Amino acid sequence: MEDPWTGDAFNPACPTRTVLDRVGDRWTVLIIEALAAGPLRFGQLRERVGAITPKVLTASLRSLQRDGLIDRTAYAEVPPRVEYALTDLGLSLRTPVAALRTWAEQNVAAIVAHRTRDLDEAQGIGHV
Amino acid sequence: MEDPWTGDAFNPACPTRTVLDRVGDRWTVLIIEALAAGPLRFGQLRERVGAITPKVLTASLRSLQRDGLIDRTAYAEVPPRVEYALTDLGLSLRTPVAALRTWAEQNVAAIVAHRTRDLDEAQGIGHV
DNA sequence: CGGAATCCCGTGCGATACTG
DNA sequence: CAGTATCGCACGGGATTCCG
Repeated sequence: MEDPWTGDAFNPACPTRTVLDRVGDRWTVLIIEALAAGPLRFGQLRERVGAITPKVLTASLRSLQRDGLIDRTAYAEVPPRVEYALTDLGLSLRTPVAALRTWAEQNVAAIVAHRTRDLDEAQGIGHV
Repeated sequence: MEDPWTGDAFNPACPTRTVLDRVGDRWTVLIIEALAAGPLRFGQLRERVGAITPKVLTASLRSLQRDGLIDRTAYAEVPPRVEYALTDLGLSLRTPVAALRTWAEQNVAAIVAHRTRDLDEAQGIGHV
């Protein structure tokens, strides 16, 4: 139990896949990256992530919390204030997730170009 | 055009998000990792990835091909032989994706434990 | 062997509106 | 401010069957 058991992503029965699915969630990367710089409030998070509805943001945060990646702290004030912060586990996710985002940002042009080219070919452009 | 333009994942209008979605696909990580060691045939890929139906594997491969991450080579033989290999772009994805898989495999235990604990609390276990 | 075709279902996600 | 409540739907993905 205490010896850090390691999963196998290629084993269909291994829950490692569910962990990959979690990272694969549409908002996980953005939320982790947003919180990487420090705790944020709900509204701040909403602005930073951009184009996410409150419902979905709430659901994503609950899910991340459930997996132990973030902590939620509610302050009994008026008006209400709630802060979200990465846990140690969440902090450990910053590195791989940042690498992923960097890769995405650097290669988005190439990928979009490829998609467009394929579309053009499908439409017959280039060999008329 | 030729200066490597960099995206911004936090900009909702930036296609970088679609790139993140691609990596977030349930099978992308496994397929990239499987091909990281070298080209594989359809059937081999199926075995290696595990528990993926032909239809979904085909769809995933087409999608990856469309984004320029893998190449498909069909040999006109009997029986048919088709090989899939990473492109240069796909090769560049190995590093971040490997980091992600490693993280998932190393932290799956902690995450599952967290999920279970929350479930238990929801059922009242631990404070009866 | 490497798919394609068809049927089908859960659910992630979005839009809108309301509340403690 | 920080959510909840409802509605709705596209669609990713699975099971099954058949084809060149």
